[in-house]
Amino acid sequence: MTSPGSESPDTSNADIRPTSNFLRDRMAEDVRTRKYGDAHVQTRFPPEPNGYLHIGHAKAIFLDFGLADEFGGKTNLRFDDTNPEKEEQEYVDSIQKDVRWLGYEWERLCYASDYFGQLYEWALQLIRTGKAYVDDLSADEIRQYRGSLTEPGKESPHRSRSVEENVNLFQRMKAGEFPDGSRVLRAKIDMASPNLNMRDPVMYRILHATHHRTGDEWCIYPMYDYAHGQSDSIERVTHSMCTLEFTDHQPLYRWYIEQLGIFPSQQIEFDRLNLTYTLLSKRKLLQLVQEGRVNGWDDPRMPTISGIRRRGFTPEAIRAFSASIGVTRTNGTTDIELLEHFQRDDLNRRARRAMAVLRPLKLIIDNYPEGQVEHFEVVNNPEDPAAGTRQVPFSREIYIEQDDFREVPPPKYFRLSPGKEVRLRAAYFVTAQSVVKDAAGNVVEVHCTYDPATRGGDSPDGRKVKSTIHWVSATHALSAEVRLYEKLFATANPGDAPEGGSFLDNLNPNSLEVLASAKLEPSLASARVEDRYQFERVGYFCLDPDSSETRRIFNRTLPLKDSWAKIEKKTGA
RNA sequence: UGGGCGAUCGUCUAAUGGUAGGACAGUGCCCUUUGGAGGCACUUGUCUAGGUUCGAAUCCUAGUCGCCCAGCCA
Repeated sequence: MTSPGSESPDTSNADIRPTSNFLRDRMAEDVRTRKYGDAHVQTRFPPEPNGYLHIGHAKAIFLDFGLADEFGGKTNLRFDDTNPEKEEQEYVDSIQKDVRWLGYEWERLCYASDYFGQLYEWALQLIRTGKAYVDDLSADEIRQYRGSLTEPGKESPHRSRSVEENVNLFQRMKAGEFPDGSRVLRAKIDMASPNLNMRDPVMYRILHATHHRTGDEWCIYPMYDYAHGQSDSIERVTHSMCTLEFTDHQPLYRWYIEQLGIFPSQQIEFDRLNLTYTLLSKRKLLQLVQEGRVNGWDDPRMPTISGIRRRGFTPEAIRAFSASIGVTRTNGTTDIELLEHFQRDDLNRRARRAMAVLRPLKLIIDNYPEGQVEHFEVVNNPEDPAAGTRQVPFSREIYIEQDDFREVPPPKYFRLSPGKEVRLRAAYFVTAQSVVKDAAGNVVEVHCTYDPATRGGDSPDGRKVKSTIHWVSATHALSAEVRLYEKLFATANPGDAPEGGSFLDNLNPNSLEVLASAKLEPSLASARVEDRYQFERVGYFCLDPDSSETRRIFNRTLPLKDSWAKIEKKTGA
């Protein structure tokens, strides 16, 4: 017998290399042509600490860390913390925890805010070479001057200030002499460019805000475009992967690096992950948390890493999924069932089995001796003999699943019904004899007889039963709360708001069902948080961190595939 | 209506001028001490129209459709 709750060793990760993709091809080519000379491949994962990581980030992490590793390179974790108004230490901490949980360790922990000094010096350099200027236009005016998609912009009246005046003004911006929004530093590029990003983009804005790391040291903060490429360059990033919506920013990314004459990091874009029935927008996820639509960032229904971790998903499955979806430049939506498939596949191989009855129905074995207890040896994981066996107590009164008994069985229903014989998993064959009903006519108790010759679940005469059901001995049963999760959203594309509504209207009202009185086999007493189990015939479950000595709570990660449910649905049984 | 990016089974993805393949989903059968898992089989695809070529998903031309961009967000 192995120790309770321990999972079988991970065997799922050996073959997660996808066949081919353009990112790998690109890196291989750069290595082959020695594009960066003797420099090793360097990547970075650059989250903004303004929310929790989600499954979409897992794909980026897999690519940033995985690809670098394939080429013997390194990966930094870099916080893109250039906007103090939205960023918090809580997010910095959760992101590190999540990256590690996914199975990755960074070479260096970096912050864009580490480079504020250097970025400031470079801004001065651009001013001195006539490539940047301080603009006094308001945000509204800047927008108006920018033109539109089809019309060129107009140059700001402040565009031709002298270098001296620009230096002076910029230094005073930094010194805190001006209020928020009164001035910005802009790059002097081309107000007529068809690429809006090149129409004199803002480099610095004035923000008298306390930064989670630099405190009140700065009151001017660099914009993403001005900070990101240079941060890459400072870290000698060779391959800076980002999502498709940044494609239009690439000319600007290169422009800054070229004007400054610094290490030529290169940006490469790939497709963001989209999943059916899932929202992967930090803004909307934050809204769900703030409005209390879910119970925090780690609510097991959330697509956040912390949410699916609590739900019982494993890093191995997430990595296998990430590998399988591939990477391209086409915008698509991956079926959530694919993620679930990889999770079931992983858990099927590794999770210990146990018997648990979610909606108990008392089954009394009339011809079984009162007071007698037997212990049956049950395999812990039929997929992994090394997982060993355990002893499960059996007695005259047991609980079975309400679903496993029908007084009038529909066609193709093979479970217990009056006069029908089934196998109690690893125990005996039993035949239902009679039922006891309450005043409302509900079956509250089923009486049956057992065949002592079928001990262990085999019939010496070779007779077959159509079905095996699970059970828990009533006197030995542990009580537990079980939380059943369904999809958080009822529609495949939750971002599509209905007419006159919002994405919140797509929320699934039945995404959480709490079962207060489930019955568990006694071995589950030793379950620890993040242990994963398959409750036989029911699904995959794990202990929720809210559990205590007196209150046991299990989360359903995923139900097992259920072919009876399909038949039932089709025949309307 | 400017610019950028893209288009292969229902979905995701391979094929890098030479047999359109895989996975998920679906369907049927087999097997089963989990109606789980597993096994077998089946169905469905190169956006359109021209062209180059012995040969085109791949190259060319023209169209069509989709996504992204007008934050002092990232």
